[in-house]
Amino acid sequence: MPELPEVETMRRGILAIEGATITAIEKVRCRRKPIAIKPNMSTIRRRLVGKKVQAVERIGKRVVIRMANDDRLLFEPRMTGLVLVADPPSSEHVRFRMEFSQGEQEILYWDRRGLGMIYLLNDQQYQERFSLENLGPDALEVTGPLLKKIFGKAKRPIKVALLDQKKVAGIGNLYASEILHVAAIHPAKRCDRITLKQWDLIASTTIDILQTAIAHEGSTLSDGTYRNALNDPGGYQNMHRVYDKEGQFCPICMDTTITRIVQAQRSTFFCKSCQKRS
DNA sequence: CATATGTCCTGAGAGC
DNA sequence: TGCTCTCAGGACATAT
Repeated sequence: MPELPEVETMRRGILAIEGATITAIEKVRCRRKPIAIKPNMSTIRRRLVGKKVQAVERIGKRVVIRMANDDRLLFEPRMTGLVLVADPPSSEHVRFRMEFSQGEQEILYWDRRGLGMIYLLNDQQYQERFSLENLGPDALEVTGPLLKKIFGKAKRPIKVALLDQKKVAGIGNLYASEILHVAAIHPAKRCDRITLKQWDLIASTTIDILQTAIAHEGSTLSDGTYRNALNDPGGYQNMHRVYDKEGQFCPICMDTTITRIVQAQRSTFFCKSCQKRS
């Protein structure tokens, strides 16, 4: 579930490693099927151990540790991955560890379901993999005209389109529903029937919701999986308006209950009164 | 090119 | 109580 706000929170939680030198890297053996780590560990160690961390960045839903030579180590949490500075939710699912020179620091990668990935790319591989044709502009940078240019001719429903990382990077299933509810757009509305004025509203709502969610350190759902780098839960789940709230009254109109539909095999939540099809 | 669908994986919760 | 089954949705490969 980690989307842009959760991954950004992970990034901010490990900023202290900027400037630190990597002293050890370890793939942690656990009973589960091992997660994908590429290339092999000896290559990763050879290229990273003894080197200094230039910056900790984010690209879409990935945490990026960038070195001085622009080698980048990426953490891709997918469903249940966490980047932690200490205290994992359980020792059982720790998959990867890194140690640093500054003040005995350590980073853990924890992943209950193990769908996440860790990989090292050189600058050329990184630029190619995340070129604009492979990953859209960051969701915090969108504008109405930009969204209209990206999606304006698509026949797909807006909710499904917003999840396409090639178009816009960072929005996932939870925030897509939240954004469209605040923007008062029906999730099944075709992109090519959305006006520029509505694209403006979707853009400003996207930025507002994602920034607020970051300020609250993301959303920890009822399964409790997502945590910040200190293993503390986020707070934005308390501000959700529609996600996972089927049957509860809409907080805007206070009159209609939230409806759940399935689009592209994913749940969508919305209010039939506040989000008209027209 | 755009869009749709199946796959990976674990554990919580439903239903019997 | 304990078993089996379904479902959650990240990214991507493959199909249409």
